[in-house]
Amino acid sequence: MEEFAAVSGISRPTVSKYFNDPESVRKSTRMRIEQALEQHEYRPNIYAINQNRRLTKSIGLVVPFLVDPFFAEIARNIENLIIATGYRPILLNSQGRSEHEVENLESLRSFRPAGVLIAPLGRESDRSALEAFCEDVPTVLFDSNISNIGHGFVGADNRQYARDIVEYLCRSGEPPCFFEMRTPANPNANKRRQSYLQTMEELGYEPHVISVEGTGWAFEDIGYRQGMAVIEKRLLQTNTVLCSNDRLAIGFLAACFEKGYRVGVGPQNALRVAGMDDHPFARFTCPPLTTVAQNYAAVSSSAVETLLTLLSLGDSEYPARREQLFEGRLVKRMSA
Amino acid sequence: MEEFAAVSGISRPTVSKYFNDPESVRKSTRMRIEQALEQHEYRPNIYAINQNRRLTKSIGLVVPFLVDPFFAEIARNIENLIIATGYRPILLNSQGRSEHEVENLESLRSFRPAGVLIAPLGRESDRSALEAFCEDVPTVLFDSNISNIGHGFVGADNRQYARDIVEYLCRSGEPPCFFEMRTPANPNANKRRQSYLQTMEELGYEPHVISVEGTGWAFEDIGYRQGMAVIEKRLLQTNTVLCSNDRLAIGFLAACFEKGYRVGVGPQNALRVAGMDDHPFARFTCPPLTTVAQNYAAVSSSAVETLLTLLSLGDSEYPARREQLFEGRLVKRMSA
DNA sequence: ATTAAAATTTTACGCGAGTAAACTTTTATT
DNA sequence: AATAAAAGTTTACTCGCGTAAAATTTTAAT
Repeated sequence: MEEFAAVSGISRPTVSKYFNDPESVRKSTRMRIEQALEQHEYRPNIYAINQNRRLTKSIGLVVPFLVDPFFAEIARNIENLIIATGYRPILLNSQGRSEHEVENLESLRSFRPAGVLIAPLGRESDRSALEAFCEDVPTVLFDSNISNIGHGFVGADNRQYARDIVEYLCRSGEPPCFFEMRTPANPNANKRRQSYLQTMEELGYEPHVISVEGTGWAFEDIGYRQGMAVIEKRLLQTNTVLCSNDRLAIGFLAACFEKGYRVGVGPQNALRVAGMDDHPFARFTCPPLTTVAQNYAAVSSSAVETLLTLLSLGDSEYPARREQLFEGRLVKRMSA
Repeated sequence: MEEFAAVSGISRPTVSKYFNDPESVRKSTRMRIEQALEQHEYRPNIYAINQNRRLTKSIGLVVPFLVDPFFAEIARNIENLIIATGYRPILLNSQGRSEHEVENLESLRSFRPAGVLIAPLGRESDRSALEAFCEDVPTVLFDSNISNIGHGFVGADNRQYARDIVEYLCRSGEPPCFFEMRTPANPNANKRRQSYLQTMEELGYEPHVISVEGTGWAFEDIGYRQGMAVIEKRLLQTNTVLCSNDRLAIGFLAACFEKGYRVGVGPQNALRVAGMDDHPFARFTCPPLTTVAQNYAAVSSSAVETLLTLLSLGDSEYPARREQLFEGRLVKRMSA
């Protein structure tokens, strides 16, 4: 930087100021610097930069399971938003394991990011580790809420999701059973079940929840295996199944196919199957999956905005923890 | 570190040595340091560390499209291997766009990683940018080969992939048409087509390649839309379709379903459809997709090992660029 | 043209480690 | 026990930049 400052004819501290915020220097000097920049392609050393900055110009982004295209897609959205605001995203994948999640937080600690966006594993998260982290680093949770952890939460309005699709299924055919994992990794599943139960009651139908065994994040496999069992044991009380999420539904559809149950609306079909989330592949299942679409864009931008607001404030003036829930949109396809 | 060295009763340079390689200090001092570590939870500042190291203890990992679970899965494998070797992975997603790929390389430059593993976009990659980068940083390519770029390549033996599945399809039913994108993003597709043509010829069948329009990385969508068109125009010369990859096949299956074509083996079905890669979701399509399984583990570990070998050598003693191709395994499922 | 405000330059120090060199202590070898 | 080799300690310098303070110059306002 010393040498570069010399050739550009500007003092080093001013050049340093320029790289922190090009708008903070006079236009004439800015142009001189940028002119010199074209010829000498100097770039500040990020390690030296961050050594002296309390908080770096980077934002951590932790997702629980990147092989799930749902999270890959939301991570992609958030990454782009972070870049657009001039920060650098640090993407970390917890791979469905609590140890990895904790390691990721430890790793982020040493990166000293300005803030962090995290979609926690949920039930399997190490609550105390998360809590301790959030006290040190401005953190916004998304997708999966953990009560009173972090400085805010942005996610899906699961009650509305389940209500809307249950109402749709009921008025267009037989009322749905609810197919879910008994011990879901993700708290969204519980809210969805509760909302299913409540909506069924309000509509005057008897609810039937089918809670199947299975742990981990291989939801399709669980949906498939347990779907096979459910069909063999004839546990379905009606011809309509609402799966707790699209990935379970994808597995369930595979089980239906193997068992020779035709899925779809209309008298020629044996079953109707629906999911929730509008997984990127839900359009391409056979039949295409009826579901409730997450508002990816709204969740992503709201999470980023919430964090940026925090960053613009001092630690002392943080607002109260707010939970922002976004409604989903019913997407009628051929499966139900 | 000064303070921590004081409380542990060891000199700072020795503590520094310990953090660079715990095995490099005597066992007795190592234990004293680790004992002190438990009480004071000191951790070296990574920015200060990397400021003075020519190459950092991190490895860049660039993938072209993380929303594709195939890449997410291989990235997961590689990340774990990198961590196991004591390096820190820096995961970057090119999101199917050349600009992002170049930005990722620029970003990696400032991180000064010890080495980089990259699956390039392929045809859309900025060849000169990649080439320049590989001259500065030890880089191993995987999945998608670009001739003479990087210090090595690890990927699929596409000729064997196509040969094996074409032979299988031919001996178990009608010879396959080949369904592909006309301008595939990825060079693997070309090799697969060539191998299809050659194998068909060797077996004495007339090849039929159906090259459809479509750019970008939304392969399922292209497979679906163009599959619809292909069916409508009755372009299929036989009842068997080999798709250039599983994601195209997933879209094609959706088109078949919508058009009422039953897919699978046996006389009750109208079409057989197969893919290549063994995409994580290929098991759960309806019907489950017959395909050639990538050897994820072999590709991942071989890529990492190749890079680590480079890192253990000086720049002057780099071996000649080697291309390692791994065979795929034919996976017979119900679709063909 | 004065004057105040804003921007820039000079100077200097600090961040938290890596690392080299010379010296001292501990360990292993004979 | 003598000796060499290995490990550890002291000391001191370096990396590349952030940043504070005081002095100076430029710009804007009156």
